[in-house]
Amino acid sequence: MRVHCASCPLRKQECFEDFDEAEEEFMEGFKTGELDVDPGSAVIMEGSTSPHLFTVLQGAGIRYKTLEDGRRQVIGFVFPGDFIGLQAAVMMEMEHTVEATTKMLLCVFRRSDFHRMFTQIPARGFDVAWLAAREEYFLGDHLLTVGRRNGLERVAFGIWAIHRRARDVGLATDTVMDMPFTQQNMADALGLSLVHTNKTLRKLRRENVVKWHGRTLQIIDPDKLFELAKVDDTPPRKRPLL
Amino acid sequence: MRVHCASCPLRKQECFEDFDEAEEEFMEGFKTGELDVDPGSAVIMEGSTSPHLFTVLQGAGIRYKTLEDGRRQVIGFVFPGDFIGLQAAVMMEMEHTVEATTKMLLCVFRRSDFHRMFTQIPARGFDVAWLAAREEYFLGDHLLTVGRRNGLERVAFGIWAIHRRARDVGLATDTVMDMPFTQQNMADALGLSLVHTNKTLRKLRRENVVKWHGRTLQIIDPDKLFELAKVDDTPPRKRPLL
DNA sequence: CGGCGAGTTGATCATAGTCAAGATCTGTGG
DNA sequence: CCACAGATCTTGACTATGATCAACTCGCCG
Repeated sequence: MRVHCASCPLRKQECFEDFDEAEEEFMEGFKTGELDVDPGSAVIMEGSTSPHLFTVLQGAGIRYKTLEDGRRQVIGFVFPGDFIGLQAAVMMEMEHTVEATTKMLLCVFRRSDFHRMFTQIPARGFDVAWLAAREEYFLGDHLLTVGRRNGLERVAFGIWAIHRRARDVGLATDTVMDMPFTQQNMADALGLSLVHTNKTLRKLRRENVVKWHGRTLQIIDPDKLFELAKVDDTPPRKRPLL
Repeated sequence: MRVHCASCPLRKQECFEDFDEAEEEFMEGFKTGELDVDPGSAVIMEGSTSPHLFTVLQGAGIRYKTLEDGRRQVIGFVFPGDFIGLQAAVMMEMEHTVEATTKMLLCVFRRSDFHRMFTQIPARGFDVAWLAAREEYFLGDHLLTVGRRNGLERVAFGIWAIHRRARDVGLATDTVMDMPFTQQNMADALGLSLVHTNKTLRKLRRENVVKWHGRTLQIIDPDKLFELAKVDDTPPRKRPLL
């Protein structure tokens, strides 16, 4: 979690960086409030020029794009600490929709103050670049998966990716997590049909790799999962100290 | 083109922003030189912790990732004005390789000065965020294509995307361009096999949509192309004035 | 109890991958 | 100027992965 407001829960719970006084003051003015979003509703929509930017305090969601004929591609998962609205902040409009898949709590910022943030508290500007670079990394991995991995590898990768992100924010142990997405979400993320995704999950279940029933995901055999997904489970690089 | 050095050709040729004196001075110190890269060689590699960052002055290239077994996914195209090395600058290492597909001329910066740039000339820090958001946009579109478009749509999209980028930096007219990539590059970008890409191009050729022979790409019927690619050819949003 | 969203499974079909062979183009050295 | 080698492009035949269609189950909330 990098961009946040002084009074956000996350700051107290999870953030170990200390803001100096000027930063604290700026962020307090930058923040305009908090927002509850119900599962299934959109936080920010493709094509919109929202006057607000958000930071996720609680809950999870998906980023997606759609074609006119309804085909949908989930381009990323949203977890606590993520920043929503960079494109709106920096260009004129969002190029994708963000939708909550569970109840979410967001910290709301004024878009109009975004640019001032870079000049007044440049260290937070750097944090935005950090978040953007991480997002670019996720997207690259995701693209490799959808472009070059087969069905089984994709599903294994998808589960690995979600579990890793959840674990990084303390929402999963090494073996279990509360899965905030549906199989349809997963299929839309992996570029597979729902049916094929389901059949592939059955395979993983029968071979005792993972079990996913309802909202509960259990990683039975992590090594097998990494092997199938063709990833190494190296810890994500943290922000470098400067 | 947003991040550049005071003495770069591009600054004189194409850039209409004016740097103030402090920025000019900083960028001069930030820049360490220029670099020529031959087609086929890597600018920066996956896993590397390069001490250098780059801005593209001339030429084109690809960003790609590979699986251990050799499957390759091109995640993006690199054109003049692009920034190379954000991930190296902000995290510890690059998550993809950048390779030149034509002769390239790069402007070289010191990675160690990158963070100071945000504090000393914050407006350039904002530019980095702008570039990152644009890259995120390209990646999202690309992911939608690979995940949800069929072969014909993908090839049409690929041609449209490359042509648009080339046109934006003055390397293409509305109807022709010098194609800096091979069909293999295109296939790797679209998540298709070379053979299928080639057969699909034949179809586009026979239906008089585009002709691509050797290094020459000709857009014969732009409207048909947009229709097949399922894109609207709206101009890319420019950086907003602040 | 009834209805709806999510999940499950089998049967059939089609898109794109793989394999194989040959054509063309390009640069290099004799 | 020509010959050769390697890369790129082209095309056909066959195969396989994953899409589509259809039906049914399950769990949950009113």
